[in-house]
Amino acid sequence: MLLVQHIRDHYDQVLLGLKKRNLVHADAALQQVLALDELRKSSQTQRDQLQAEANTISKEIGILMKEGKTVEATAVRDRSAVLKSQIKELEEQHEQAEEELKTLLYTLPNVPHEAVPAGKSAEDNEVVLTHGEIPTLPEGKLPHWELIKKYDIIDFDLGVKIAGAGFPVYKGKGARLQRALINFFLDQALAAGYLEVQPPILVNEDSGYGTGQLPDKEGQMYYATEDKLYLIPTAEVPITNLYRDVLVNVSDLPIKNVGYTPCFRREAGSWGAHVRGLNRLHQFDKVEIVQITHPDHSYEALEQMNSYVQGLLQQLELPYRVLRLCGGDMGFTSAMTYDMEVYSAAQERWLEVSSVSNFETYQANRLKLRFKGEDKKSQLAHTLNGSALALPRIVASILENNQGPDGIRMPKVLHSYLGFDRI
RNA sequence: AGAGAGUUGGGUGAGUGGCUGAAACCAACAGUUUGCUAAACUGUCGUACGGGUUAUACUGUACCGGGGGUUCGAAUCCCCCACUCUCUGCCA
Repeated sequence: MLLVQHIRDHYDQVLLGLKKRNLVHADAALQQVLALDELRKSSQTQRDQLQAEANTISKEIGILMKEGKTVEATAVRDRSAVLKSQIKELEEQHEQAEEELKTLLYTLPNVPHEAVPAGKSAEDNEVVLTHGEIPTLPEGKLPHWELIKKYDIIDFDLGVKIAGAGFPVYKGKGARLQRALINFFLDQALAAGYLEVQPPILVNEDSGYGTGQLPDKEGQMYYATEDKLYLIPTAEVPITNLYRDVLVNVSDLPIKNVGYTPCFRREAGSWGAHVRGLNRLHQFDKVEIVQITHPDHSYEALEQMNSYVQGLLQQLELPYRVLRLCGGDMGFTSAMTYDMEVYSAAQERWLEVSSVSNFETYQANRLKLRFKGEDKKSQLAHTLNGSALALPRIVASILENNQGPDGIRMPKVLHSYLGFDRI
C-alpha cells in the first residue's frame, strides 16, 4: 500500500510511475487520496478538541459528586450530552474518511522503479541477458507431455480422477525428480545464507492482505469457507507474513528465509492453447526465497537474488534469459521484477520459471513491518522475494532439452539427489 | 467437538467504575561511583494518529486480545468474536 505522506511529498513522481502502469485515472485517484486525507485530519482535530473538553467535564463531575454537590453536577452533565452528540458526528466523519482512504489505497498498485521500462504487455519486457546454448534435438523430438507418458513418470489422468485437471500425479522417477529438485534448491539456498522455514500452506485473511493477494486476487486462491482459510498461491504469503506486525532490530537485517511449499492456484479463466502438460497447474511445488532488507540495500539484494537464481539455472544446464518486466506486465505490488525464462526445446518457446521482485515498502506498509534504526525511530523495511525455483516448467524443460535415443539425461548436479542419471 | 480458566506495556505481573497510560520487579538505555568486570545508586524507558515547531520543546486524542454496548466517566460492568491453556472426546 502506498504511503499518503509519500504521495503528498512526491506527487509528480508517483503520478508518472502509475502512468507507466497504464493506470488511466491515476491523477484523479491521487487527488482523491489527498482530499480524503485532509478530511481525515481535519475531522480528527475537531473531534480531539471536543473529546478533550468532554474528558475535563467528566473529571469535574467526579469531583462534584464526591463533594456532594449533585445540583452542580447535573448542570455540567447537560453540557456533556451536547458534546457527546457532536463527537459522535465527527467520529463518524473521521471513520468514513479513513475507510474510504484505505479502500482507495488498496486499489493503487506500487510505483515502479524509475529503471522499469514503460510498456503495455509482455511484448514490451526488456531482455536483460540470454545465457546458454539452445540444444538442437533430433528428429522425432517430443514435448514433455508425450515424454511423461512414454516413460510413465507423470500421470495427468490419475490426477483427474483424484482431484481434477491440473493436479498431476508424479510416479517413480518422476516423483524422485521432484524430490531431488526440492532438496537441491533448499540446499543451495542454505549455502547462500537463507534460513529454512516450513510455514503453513493455509493462511488467514490478514495474511492475504499483508502481502497484497487480497483484495486484488480474491478469485485466484482456493478458499476453505468453513474455516475462512486460503490455500497459498505461493510461499511468499506465509513467509513474508511471519514478519507482519514485527519491529526488527536494524542489526538483524537483511533477513533471508527460504521455504518449500506446494502452491495452489485456481487459474480461473486462463486455460487455453499454451497450457498443456506442466505449463500451467492448479497445484505445483516451489521453493521460494524471501528477503527483508534495509531500504538502502534492497536493490543490491534484488541483484543478488537475480544472480542467485541464474546460478541455479546454470547448474541445471538450462538455457535461459532474464527479463526486466515493463510497467504493464509487472505484478500489482512490485516496484521492480526480473523474470527468468528457460528455453523448452521441444515446445520451442520460453517458459517462465522464476520471478524475482522488490516490493520496497509496499508490502511492509500493509504488514507494519518496521525496523528500529540508529536514530531509534522505526521505519518501514523493504521486502523482496523470488522463486528459486518453481518446479513444473523446470521439469518440462529438463525432459525436453535432454531427450535422446537412449532416454533422458539428468543434469549432473542432481545425480546424487536422484540416485540415477537417466530416465 | 464438549466443559472450565485465561488474554494488561520488551518480559513477569498488580489492578472490579473517576486520583490508572496503567503499581512493582526484570530487561534495555544514559549517568554517578569503582583500577576492569560485577554490584549499588539516580534518571530515562510503549505505540498510533493529530496540533505545533526550521527541527526540537510542548501539546491533544486513542489504545490493557478484536468489535459493539451501558455510563457524565470503563483495563474494570454487559454482549459477540478470535486466540491460548487445562480436562474429556476424536485422531495422523
